Amino acid sequence: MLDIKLIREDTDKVAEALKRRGTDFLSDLKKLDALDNERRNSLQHSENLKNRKKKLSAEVGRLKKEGADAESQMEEVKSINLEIVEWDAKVAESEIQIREILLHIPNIPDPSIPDGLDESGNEELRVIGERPAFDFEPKNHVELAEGLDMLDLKRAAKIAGSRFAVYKNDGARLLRALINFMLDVQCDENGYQELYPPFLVNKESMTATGQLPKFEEDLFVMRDDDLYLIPTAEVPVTNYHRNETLADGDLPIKYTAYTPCFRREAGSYGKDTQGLIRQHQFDKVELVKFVEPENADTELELLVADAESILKKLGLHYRVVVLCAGDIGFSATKTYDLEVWLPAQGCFREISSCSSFGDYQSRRGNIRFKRKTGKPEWICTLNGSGLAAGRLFVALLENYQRADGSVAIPPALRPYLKNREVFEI
RNA sequence: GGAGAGGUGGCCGAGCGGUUGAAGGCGCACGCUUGGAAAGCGUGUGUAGGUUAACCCCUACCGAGGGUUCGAAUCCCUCCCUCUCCGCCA
Repeated sequence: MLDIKLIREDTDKVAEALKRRGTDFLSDLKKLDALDNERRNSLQHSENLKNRKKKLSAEVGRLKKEGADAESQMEEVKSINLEIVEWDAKVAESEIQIREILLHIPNIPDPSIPDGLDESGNEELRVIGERPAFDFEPKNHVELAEGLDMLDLKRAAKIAGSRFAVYKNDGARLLRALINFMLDVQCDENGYQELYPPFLVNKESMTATGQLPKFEEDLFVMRDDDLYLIPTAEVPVTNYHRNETLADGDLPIKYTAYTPCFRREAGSYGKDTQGLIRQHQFDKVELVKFVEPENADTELELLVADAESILKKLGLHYRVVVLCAGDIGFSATKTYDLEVWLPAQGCFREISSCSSFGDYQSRRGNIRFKRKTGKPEWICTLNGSGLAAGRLFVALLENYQRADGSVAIPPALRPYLKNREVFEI
């Protein structure tokens, strides 16, 4: 949520900055400004009346104590009350409209990110490692996994529908190993605290991180309980501190969490229908940070490095991309994507998305921090995948495959797989 | 799901329906005292919104939302959460 005061004071500048996303919000901002004026005007009326009311009521108390008559004062308060109700209703109405509009306006893109309206505007920052060389035609992950009896997509479709998977045997074991490996690295080497949060969350949580109210159609919703399946651990973990004021001495706070993620993938019909790339349910180890504003930029770089550390340990070839203003998510101000090389597809594929949100989420969720002296301030939130386990599964199989359909296990992962060196039939 | 108890400031803990934004204590900050420290003494110490150049001032907030009343932390209703007991259950 943007700061109404900022909008009030610099409407044009905010509009200009938002325009980089490819949508013009100027009329919304002007409407906000008008509503805000109305609100403050009504509030003045209401507060003046309340002040008068307070004084009169106190007078009634005094008069009654003395045994004097207070009828006229009581009558005046009664009539004032009617006016107060009217003005308060106007205030409330303005506030509701303001909030409704604010909740639908995305975050302002960071000035440092490139212009562009879609992913073609993204910029490659660095490429790490090298493409593996194959002296045979590399298979895709589905062929490999099914060949090794690791995966059963057919029965998954029977059980739940398309875009679901059953991992089996070494597949299930590998997935489990990847999750444990990533959690261990983030906790033991990168200094994150592990959380295991609820997979269902309420409306307030979804609103704070920005999934609601605008993207309800992307979520799985419980029919009878006003709860939503999380699309990412970002939601429960960021909301861990909703409506709290943290001490600056505790910052930065760094959490990692494994959760499954549930996405309806509405609007992506036909995209990535093969295999594990785009599923309704997938597993992810998430990284979430709460930091002071002046450290947000540095902390984002560190977060990316923490996500990268997994890819490096596994010896995977990848690149880092900074997203352009038109391609960042609704709540984000700056985003780096990590894209891993997939030999069978012959392209880089997103495996992590690391974003800085400024105070956008903390305003929505009322998450603040307090320095030793001074007023509470909005905290800055960051998060990123560290990493998506399903896609990492794909990357490992495709990159470490051998001509006979077996798959080598990189050394870093072997302790999690009984020190085996290869998956084979 | 049923029965009971409870939710007050950073924490503990008072609070007859009428200067209670809220006693008292702890904690914290600053000052005095001291060779230094502790103790002691003094002062201060919530948040949000409005207004202002700023200070002041005004309004709201005692789990949340309604209601009664001239006036509600105090009375009534609904909901949420916590604890105890029962039921159910991996």
